Amino acid sequence: MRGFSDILPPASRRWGMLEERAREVLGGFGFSEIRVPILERAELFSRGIGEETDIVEKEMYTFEDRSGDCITMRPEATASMVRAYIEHKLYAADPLVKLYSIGPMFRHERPQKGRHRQFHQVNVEVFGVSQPMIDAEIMAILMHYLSLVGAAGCRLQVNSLGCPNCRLPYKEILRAFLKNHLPRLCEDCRRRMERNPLRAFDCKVPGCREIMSEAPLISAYLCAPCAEHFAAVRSYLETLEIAYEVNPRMVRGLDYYTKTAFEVVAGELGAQNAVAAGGRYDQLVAALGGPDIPGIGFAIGMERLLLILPDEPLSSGPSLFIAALGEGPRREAFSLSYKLNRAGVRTLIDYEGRGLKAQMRRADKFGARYALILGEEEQRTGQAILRDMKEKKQEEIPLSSIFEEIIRRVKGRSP
RNA sequence: GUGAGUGUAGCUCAGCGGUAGAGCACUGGACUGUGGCUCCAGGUGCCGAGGGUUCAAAUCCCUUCACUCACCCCA
Repeated sequence: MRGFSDILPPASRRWGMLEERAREVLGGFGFSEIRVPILERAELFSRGIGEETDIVEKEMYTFEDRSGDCITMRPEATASMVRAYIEHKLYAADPLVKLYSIGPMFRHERPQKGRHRQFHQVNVEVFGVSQPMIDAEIMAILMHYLSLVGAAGCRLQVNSLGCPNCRLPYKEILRAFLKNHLPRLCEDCRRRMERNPLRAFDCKVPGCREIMSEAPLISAYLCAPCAEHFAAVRSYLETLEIAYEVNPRMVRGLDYYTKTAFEVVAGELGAQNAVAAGGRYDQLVAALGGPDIPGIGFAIGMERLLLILPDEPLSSGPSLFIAALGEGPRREAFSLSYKLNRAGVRTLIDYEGRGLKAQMRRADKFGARYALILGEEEQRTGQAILRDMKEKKQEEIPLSSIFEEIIRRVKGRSP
């Protein structure tokens, strides 16, 4: 199906590693994993993300289930996590809750580089803290994770989108500005002017860019609390020595963001250059029927992260290949390899009864560090040959204690 | 939703009206029981699918599907 893909080995191994690292890092910072369903009632997203957004208007997989309920395959995870936070009254013991979740999202878009219909995110949310310290902290955690997994060339951009008190008046000012330049705006920006004038900032049409370079910026219109909050976030970032740039033209796609918004961009990603993005959503919990509790979070796009990771081969060859000749030895190899694998020595055998040369070739092809040769001759003499494929040296080891000898020599030695 | 490009062997691709090819990979042999190098041999294809034009279509035309990139939008 278009936009849906299989994740095959060896790539699946990288996925596993990225998820494992995320769990380690987030666990270390006191986050707990939450697993939420992939299906939710459709209205959760229209209320959370915003009725007028493209995601809700034309990108959601929404259908009626057999009982006639209107169901959506989640296009993002924050709404679900907020729903769970409210539904289970996770704020009851203490409003401060740190959660993360890993899984697939679904949007019916035309696929391109870094964009799929099923894509995967690591989502991180902190509920119950309105202080700017947490804003800086989660950005720091994000940057730490990205550098830990080896993502190079990432730039953190931050902005403040204000709160309803300052954003609404600013939107009108921006709208008025756009109206003044209406004749020179592209068709898309004219539409944006009505719906969401902020979006005009990321228009790619040169004429519009020129106009927007002179457009009023929200930073000049932030209310005192928002301006103060933003200044504090920046100063805390500096305390943690996190490199960032203020991007006053950065806009978020989802309606629920307030105050802090941030994005990690990387070149070489093509048109979709955001690897991770997030921001504060102080009204969302209340808007979805919960108490008045602030929140902040981000999502990392795993497909995009994979795109900017260096693709080291990550060889995962076995430690040992047993080359066996003849019925008796083959049975012996079969049993021995099972026991060795069980004991943590990655062992491979040949199932097809090939000749010795062919088996050695396979041992080499799979990148085995050692080869054990087990044939009729070895059965007679009671000595098997253990060959170090890398050093090209081999020695005889007694069949009577073969398991222990191999464990002793091979275990822990990587190919 | 819009636009452009590409679909031929497991992979990368050539062929662009006249019997489907190369390199790599794979399997075997040269080397009766010791891998990488070399040489030789072997198998492989609904030429993305459906329809049309033609004596003849992988090749030309139409439709459709998939992939890629860009717009829109977003992680």
